[in-house]
Amino acid sequence: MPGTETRERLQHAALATLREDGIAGLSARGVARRADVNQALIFYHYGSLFDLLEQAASASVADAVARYQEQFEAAETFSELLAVGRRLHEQERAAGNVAVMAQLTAGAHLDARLATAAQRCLHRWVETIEPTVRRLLAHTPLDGMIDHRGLARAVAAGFIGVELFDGVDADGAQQALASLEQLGQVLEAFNGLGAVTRRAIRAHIQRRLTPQTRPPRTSARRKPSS
Amino acid sequence: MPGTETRERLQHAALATLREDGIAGLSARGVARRADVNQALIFYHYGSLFDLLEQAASASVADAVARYQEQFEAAETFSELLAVGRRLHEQERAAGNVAVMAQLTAGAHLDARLATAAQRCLHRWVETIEPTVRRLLAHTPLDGMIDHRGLARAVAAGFIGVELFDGVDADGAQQALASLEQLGQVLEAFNGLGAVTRRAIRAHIQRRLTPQTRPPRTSARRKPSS
DNA sequence: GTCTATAGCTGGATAGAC
DNA sequence: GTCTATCCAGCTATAGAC
Repeated sequence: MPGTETRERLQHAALATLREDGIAGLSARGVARRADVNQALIFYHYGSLFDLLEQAASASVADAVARYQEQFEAAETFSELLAVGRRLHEQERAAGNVAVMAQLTAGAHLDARLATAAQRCLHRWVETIEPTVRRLLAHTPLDGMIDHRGLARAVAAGFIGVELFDGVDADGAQQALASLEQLGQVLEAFNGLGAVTRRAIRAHIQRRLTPQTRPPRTSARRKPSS
Repeated sequence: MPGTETRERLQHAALATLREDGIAGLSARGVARRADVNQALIFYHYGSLFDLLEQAASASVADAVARYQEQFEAAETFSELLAVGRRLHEQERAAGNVAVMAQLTAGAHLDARLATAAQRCLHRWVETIEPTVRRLLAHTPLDGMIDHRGLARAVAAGFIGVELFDGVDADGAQQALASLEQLGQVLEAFNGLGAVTRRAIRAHIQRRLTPQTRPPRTSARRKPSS
């Protein structure tokens, strides 16, 4: 199938540009130059720059998620989850997928296609993380007290935040990850407590937890496509 | 002092544009139109669009931090810190300061001035949060086990991540915050345990904590100003 | 599928009148 | 300090030859 290599080059270059220059530095000419491909081919193959980006991001996140799925599933403790997170943060920074997602979310305000691309990426990560978080919580005295769906989203949001933080203050980001790792080890340590102590803690916590009632959220704000 | 109102209008419009259209949708013409000010005045008063943005962001974050300082200092538990965080997230979303910071960090890859602006904003937030986190940790069995400086940065990164997440999936962001609140209540609950139990837990955790040794981080990557 | 060429536009930034 | 007018670089997108 001819043209496949061109498409691959373009997708690769689009993500690389997004990564290095950010959404604000993205342009069809720049991407084409980087891919060493004629600029008009972006529009021939994808129709528009943002459509190229959307497809590139989808393919890339699918790939990354597939590579990490196994590691997430293998995580048995919060420390291990955070270790996977750290590996993800450090290795995928080279591939740059988290940065891509961060830039997509940042650009989501501008264009509906970017918004859907960002949404798809986020959702893929969340649904990868979610079963792991649920499983880990189940092994913990916290089981049933913390909404695993929310926590999975918090973890994903955390990855994005740390990624952007890292772009601005790499040492600070490392400190942040290190402290989370400490926190994870603490949570993990509870699993080593005796059954009696655990039950006591559980009962105590449950007595103090106030029920969660949250007002519904008005969402919906987005501009039409350009 | 004449020209002051023009500057204020421009700063306000610059942040509003950043918030609503993102860094990728920012332009001098757009900002000027929004401020109802002649476009050339941006360059007369600030030299460049990014310089305007830098000053606007600095002024704005200083203002926001000042308003929240008190609430952070008043927080006595992790639940309260998270409640402050939620207020911050929801109220400052109206003012839009977190979004501004997120967009600045996203644009930091492109221009050195944006990078320093983002850095300054982040640093202001971190140094506001840090004493609170330290104080809260001190009231907890976790005292001394978790690096408060890292945790403060993790919290700041979390705010940014949730903000971006919110722009893409508002309900998911709410779930994330809710689960963190649950987690905070759990941590808080430990403070209600008897002194003996707490000491036992502390000893147990400390026995299981592995010492933190982290490889140094190679940072440094940034493009020169345009 | 790939190329050149170019239309048509928007952007940052400046010169110079007031 | 503020305005108009303008230069020119860079952009998306298309038309049409190969």
